Amino acid sequence: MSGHILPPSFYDREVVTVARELLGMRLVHKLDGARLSGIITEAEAYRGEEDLACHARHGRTSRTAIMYGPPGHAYIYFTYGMHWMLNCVTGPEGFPAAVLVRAIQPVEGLEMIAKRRPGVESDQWCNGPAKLCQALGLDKKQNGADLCNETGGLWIEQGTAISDSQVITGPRVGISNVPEPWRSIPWRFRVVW
DNA sequence: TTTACGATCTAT
DNA sequence: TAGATCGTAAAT
Repeated sequence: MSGHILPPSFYDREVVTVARELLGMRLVHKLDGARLSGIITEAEAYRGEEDLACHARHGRTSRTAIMYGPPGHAYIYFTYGMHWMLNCVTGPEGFPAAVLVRAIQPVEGLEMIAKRRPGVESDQWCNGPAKLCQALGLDKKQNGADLCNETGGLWIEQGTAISDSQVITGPRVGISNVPEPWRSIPWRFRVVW
């Protein structure tokens, strides 16, 4: 049983638009035959080589090549010596842009998620980009996975629509060493319940 | 090859 | 408020 998987055309748009519309969608990771999933509640847009907060600011490298590829793929990278982050590559192909998925609200596979986040309260399981990767079991193995079908074990399904009145926008997080206007541009989208 | 530094989280 | 801990990319 699965919902409607978002098609490539969903991702083949402006990265800021995709970041906003990803709110309310359902992120699914198939692990050991089980569905681990959650509703996306927070996302940020990273857009092009000019965006000095974007990893592609230094041009195309082996690490960032995925962001230059076709939309609808996962860009998962490692940072701070211990954390994985999940991004969704957006279009058009050849232009480096991606949406960082910063938080989800767990829906399926809660027992498995609980085991992955020992000693942590349920409302803290996935309320951070590295936390949700740990909770869902995402790491280098899913880097480059096609999000538009189930073969990669990772995809995003149609969810519930989130109205503008439920969305807060603001500057992106964790980029305090980045110069303006990138540091303050409101490319962060968050759902308030 | 070496160094510096992260799109973070957790414990102190 | 600092420590964990290592891949990446710039500097040497």
